[in-house]
Amino acid sequence: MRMSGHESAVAHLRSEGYRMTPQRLSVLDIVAGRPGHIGADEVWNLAKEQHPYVDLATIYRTLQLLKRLGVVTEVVIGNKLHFELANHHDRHNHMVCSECDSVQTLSPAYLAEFSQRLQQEFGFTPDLDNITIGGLCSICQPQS
Amino acid sequence: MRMSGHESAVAHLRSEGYRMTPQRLSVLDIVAGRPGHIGADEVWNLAKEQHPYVDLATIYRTLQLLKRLGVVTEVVIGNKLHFELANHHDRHNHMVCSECDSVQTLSPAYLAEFSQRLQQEFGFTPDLDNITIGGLCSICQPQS
DNA sequence: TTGGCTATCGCAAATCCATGCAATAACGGT
DNA sequence: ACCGTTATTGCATGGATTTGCGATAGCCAA
Repeated sequence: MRMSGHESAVAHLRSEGYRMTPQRLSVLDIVAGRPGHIGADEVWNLAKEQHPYVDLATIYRTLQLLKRLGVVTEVVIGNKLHFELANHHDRHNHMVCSECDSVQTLSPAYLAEFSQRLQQEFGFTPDLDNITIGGLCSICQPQS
Repeated sequence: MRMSGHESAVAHLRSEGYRMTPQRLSVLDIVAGRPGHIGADEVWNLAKEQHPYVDLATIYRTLQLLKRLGVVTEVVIGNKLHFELANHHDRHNHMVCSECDSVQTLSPAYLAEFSQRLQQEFGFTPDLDNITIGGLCSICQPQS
């Protein structure tokens, strides 16, 4: 049996009083089995292979739950939400090009100082793990 | 006649080859006439007072156009989009609490260094004006 | 001022995500 | 192993935003 490291997430859920359902396990497996990020609709399609009757609403609810618990991370690409397993050994943020929707990852170190200042000066705790930076990638820069 | 400073935006539109329509003027007036940010649906309601037949789709398209041109700034609050006139003399970003939807403004100075590094190291130009920071405000911090 | 090119609009439909509710199923206790 | 409580699901519906398309109306040239 291959386990990619999300068993701890299952334990996490249970310890918080949440129930473990086949639907949730399925979503967890799918997101964990994907190296990068995956769209909600894709999760749904894959989940239906295991449980033909799962509803898209359940997928969305599960994804939001996993996000609240810090198990997955949300990435806004274009007008869609994507998700990926939160790997605490390899945290990273994303830079998404608003022109071509390409995605680059970014070390959270770049945001560390910024984050601390918000915390100190405003008592505001930014949700760093789920921050996506929009803008233009090097290729899509407007020509002079 | 009171002019709040968006006449230049009209010129900007025209110079880019866009046409000036009463709908666009209306949206511009409404956003410019509001001190803070305003929701798309609110813009629609106000616009209908002037042009009863404007369609909500037109409002959205206009708002997106104005955003692309840098005339207005987008703020994501809860699950809705809000907009405000881009005041180049008083730029600011927003911190939105994901718990209570409260909004605080933030000097872009906090993002300046961060922005420069992205530019230099990745050639990525973040759209600073439209970055909204999500997180928890001082009041909504989880108790120990 | 008029005419024509085409950007823009209104309308309808589609997309993505969230939510209310009754039926179902997890899981701790017996 | 069975039961009851109640979290979770499926289904239907709703809200927010986007998009396709034929009709309309800016705007520039004549």
